[in-house]
Amino acid sequence: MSETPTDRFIETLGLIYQSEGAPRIAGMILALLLMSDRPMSLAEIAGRLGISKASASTNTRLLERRGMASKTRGGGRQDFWEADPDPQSRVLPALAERFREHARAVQGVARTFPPEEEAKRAKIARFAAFYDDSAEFLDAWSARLTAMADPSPETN
Amino acid sequence: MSETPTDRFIETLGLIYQSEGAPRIAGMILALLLMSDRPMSLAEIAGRLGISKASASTNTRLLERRGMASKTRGGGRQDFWEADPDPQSRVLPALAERFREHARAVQGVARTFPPEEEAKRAKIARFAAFYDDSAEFLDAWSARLTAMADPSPETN
DNA sequence: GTTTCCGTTCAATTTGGATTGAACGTGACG
DNA sequence: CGTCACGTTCAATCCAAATTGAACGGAAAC
Repeated sequence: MSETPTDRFIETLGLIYQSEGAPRIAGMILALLLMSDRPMSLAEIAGRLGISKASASTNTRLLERRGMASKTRGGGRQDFWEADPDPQSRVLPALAERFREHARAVQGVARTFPPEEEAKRAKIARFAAFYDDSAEFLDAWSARLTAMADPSPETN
Repeated sequence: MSETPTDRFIETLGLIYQSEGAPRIAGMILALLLMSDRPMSLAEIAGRLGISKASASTNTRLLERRGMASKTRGGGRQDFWEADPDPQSRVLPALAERFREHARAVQGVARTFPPEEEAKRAKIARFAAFYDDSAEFLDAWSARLTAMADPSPETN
């Protein structure tokens, strides 16, 4: 009755997700789907992980929004979920998106500074620029990673 | 009695920190110190932000560990805190460090897979490699940013 | 040497977000 | 149609982490 390697992966990815401020269960589901050789229904996922189907539903759809998992309607009325082939490739774009939101928020604040406080405004603006530049950079790097892993888009 | 631009910055950076899974108060303190023209004592910080001095202590030291703020012992027995000149430059290295931890954790799991499950192990190993490569890249990019902002290390 | 004023620590409390149970909506099967 | 088997929703609950209050330790001031 000892813990299998797959169990360990599920647990580990759950902890990673948690430490990144995402729902632990989303990480667990992603790990489970990655290790599964066939698509799984919500009920299977919930049963295997010992979680409620409410959680399974919420978190599979979270993964879907991030482009890390997708569902296929089975013959009956079940949805079957599977991990996308390269879920890692979505990590950095998701981060970039968050950074862009931060940049927008900070830029909004910078605009509220009156002319007398130009120095402070500039300091804040640099903060915003950092977030924006980093977002752009993360996207670029991510695209390069993708291109290396999958050199198909050679439409020369 | 309306909210000043500085207040808005404090609030915004607090929310950003919170959304990144860090203590909201750490973000608020960083924003306050950035906007302050002089170093501030713990008591001042706590008073200005309306928080306990326990929190002020804990979170200033968190910022210190991240290299975003530093204290100077004042003449008396107070510590005076100020934001480091370029706190943004610490964001990506901190992220890189987290990614490296993730990589280590995932590699550890990969090692527990038996030979029969080589395919699964390889999938996980790629996950780990992603975290490790990204960490390395984040550090490199961050160093470049720093070099551009501060081109002093030209020991030619 | 004593008092005072700091910052730190830590157990207790609070808070925000994740998770759940139960009710609901919907499309399939008879 | 009516029933059933699913996925979704949402208010209630739970939980981990942030925050606090109070007690503490130690360096400065006297």
